[in-house]
Amino acid sequence: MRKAKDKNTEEQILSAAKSIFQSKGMDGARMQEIADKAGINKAMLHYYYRSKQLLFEAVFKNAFSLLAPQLNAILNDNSSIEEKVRSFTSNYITFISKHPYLPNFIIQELNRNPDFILKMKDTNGFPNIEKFKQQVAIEIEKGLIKPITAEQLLINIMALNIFPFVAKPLIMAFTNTDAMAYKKIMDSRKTEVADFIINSIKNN
Amino acid sequence: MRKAKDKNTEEQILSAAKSIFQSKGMDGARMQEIADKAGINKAMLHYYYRSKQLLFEAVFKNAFSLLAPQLNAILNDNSSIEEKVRSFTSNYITFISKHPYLPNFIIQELNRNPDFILKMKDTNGFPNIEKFKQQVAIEIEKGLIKPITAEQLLINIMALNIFPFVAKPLIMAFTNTDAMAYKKIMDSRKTEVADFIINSIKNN
DNA sequence: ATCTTTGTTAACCACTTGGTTAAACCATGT
DNA sequence: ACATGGTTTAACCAAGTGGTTAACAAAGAT
Repeated sequence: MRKAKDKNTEEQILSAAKSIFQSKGMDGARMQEIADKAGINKAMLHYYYRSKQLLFEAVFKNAFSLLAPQLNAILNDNSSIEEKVRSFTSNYITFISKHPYLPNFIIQELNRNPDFILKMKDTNGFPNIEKFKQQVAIEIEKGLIKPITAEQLLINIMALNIFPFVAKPLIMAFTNTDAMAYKKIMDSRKTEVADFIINSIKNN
Repeated sequence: MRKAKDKNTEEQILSAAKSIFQSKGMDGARMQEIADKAGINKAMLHYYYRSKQLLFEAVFKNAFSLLAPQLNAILNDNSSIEEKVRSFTSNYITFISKHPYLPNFIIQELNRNPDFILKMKDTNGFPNIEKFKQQVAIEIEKGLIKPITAEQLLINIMALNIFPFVAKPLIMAFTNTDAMAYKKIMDSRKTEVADFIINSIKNN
């Protein structure tokens, strides 16, 4: 019974910490607030995670490990670039709609402390562009797509998919859309973004 | 002599506050640190700006007023969409390269407090999509560009231009580029992004 | 010259922060 | 029954936090 209890509180802490850290960031989050949300004493946070920094890192790594596989799908999968762009765009937008705080959290905290990503780079499963670079070179040589560097293409794909979540309040204000209209726009993007990209790079 | 002195300290405060707020955000910034950077007593911050919140708002509005004209160039200018895309892309990337913290700061703080933009919306010069909507409709009708909603096009333009600055640490890690290589990539984008967009939407 | 207004400072304040501690709790093995 | 060991708690702590105050300095007005 004890073991179950341990796991339970530890998970409850992590879950509460996720929620608080991801919405308020490292600096805005308060240990007391996390403890309250987890329904436990503040001392327990330190008992299980020793410090705010370590608790934060646990949350960050957890969040990052959710995002990484999404990107690896476009970097390391064996299908054609067109297929990958279509599936990634659809999958990613669907996925993030369920975890709306995720991209912003990672980007914000990475900007706060850019060195932090170096720790991540060692972990296996960290997205790497090398294979994608080869694929882009091959498809260009075959005449399937127009010349573009893999880096630029990756940036464009990421930008078109991720940015609308990150800049949601800004875009909503500029386009005069409410939450529901914005949701519809994002839904359209599941296919429109892929068309936009492929239109641009594909040879006819 | 006094008047000059006043202006001087008030500006020094704002300048120091800009630097601290834009790099650390509202939550991460400390009034003492701002005072130190301005080379004055902490009480002066309150003398001129009353509270951290008001000082922050002064910085935010100042930052936003730098960004807004850039966007109005693409929303309200009279040239064709193609021309606007080309000039905006080049201008924006050049501009932000000189103010690298700006987009991130605005996006981060707007996500922290989405209601904040409502205050901005009233100020004149706030970017509005209406005129751009008409232009897109007209150019589609004339057969100059392929069908796309103005909202989606604006999101795409913003995404491709702004995202690379916001997600810089992330992209650098994925693409294995150092600061100098990244600068070169961004430089290429001044024309490449425009080509990418126009390739996608233009009728041939 | 003196009074008034504005700018500036050091010292201070109440409160919050992350973190610690010592004691209590409780399921378990003996 | 009792010792054991990890779990949980309330109380506590030093170091900040944003913000205030009262006295002082400097310049303009009278």
